[in-house]
Amino acid sequence: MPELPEVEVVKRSLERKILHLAIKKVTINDGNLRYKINKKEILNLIGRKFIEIKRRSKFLIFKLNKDFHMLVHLGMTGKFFYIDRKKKKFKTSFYYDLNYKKDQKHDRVIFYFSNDQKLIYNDIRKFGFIKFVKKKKFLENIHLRNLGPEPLEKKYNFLYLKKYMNGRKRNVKNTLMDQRCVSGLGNIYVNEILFFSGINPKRKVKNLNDSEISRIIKNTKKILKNSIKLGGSSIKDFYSDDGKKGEFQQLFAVYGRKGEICSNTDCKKKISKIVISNRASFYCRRCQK
DNA sequence: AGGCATGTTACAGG
DNA sequence: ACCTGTAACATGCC
Repeated sequence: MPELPEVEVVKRSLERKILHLAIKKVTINDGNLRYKINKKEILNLIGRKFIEIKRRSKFLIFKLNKDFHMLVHLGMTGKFFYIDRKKKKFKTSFYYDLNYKKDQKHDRVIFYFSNDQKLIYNDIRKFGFIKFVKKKKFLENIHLRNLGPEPLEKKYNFLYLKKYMNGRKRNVKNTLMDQRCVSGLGNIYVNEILFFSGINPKRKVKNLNDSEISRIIKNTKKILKNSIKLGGSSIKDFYSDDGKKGEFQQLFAVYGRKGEICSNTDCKKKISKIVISNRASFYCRRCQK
């Protein structure tokens, strides 16, 4: 589920719920995530509090009133459940799985706060991770040191991308998925960006013209911003803050739409699905040249 | 039963 | 040293 917009939505809702609350207890049901959770380090959280939450690419950075940060990546299926004990019902901070009861067995780590709230890290496939990183060594951290610019920042612009793409033999799909080029995009959003930019995913980046590069920049920013505004769209079951079920809307133009008619006016072609580097690519043969 | 899935990274080979 | 593609990780769903 989580690409940049989803992680940003998680960040925004978490910072409204758990900042400045004393951490009372942490239990680990299964610490064998992508990296084994260091129990000693996680016990260091007791009595501390999160003072700020930041996002870099798809990583969440929980800043503590201590000399280290908690670094979290959601992998493919990581999610947080926020639970309000006082109301004796679940209250989710961002999204809520319809099958939560069934999903409960994948609760991996539970953070208990002093006011009887708790935060659950749930991860079906265990590709996510929770790590602790010394503040002084943060920027040189292996996960963060090679990340390219944030797509929504000014540094990610036409000149940057033109220079990056110049002379590279790689195709545009893999290039945009590469976190060193631009950080935070994943398979879903790259499919969408290339559709709206009218570019075939297999095109070599060195052959893209100025207009195409410019379209990639513009559409990336537009699509990501819109998705954040809508509360993260690559999620299946969305519940608003009060736990009411939201309307699920399929917001993608091409992703997952193999065989459906292209949404561009006057184009009657069916959306194709091909595999590029082991990942599904959806595109319109007529509109994406 | 087999194929597929939103992410990252270690590794092999050019 | 750089660039590229592939496999692996764990689990559930169709």
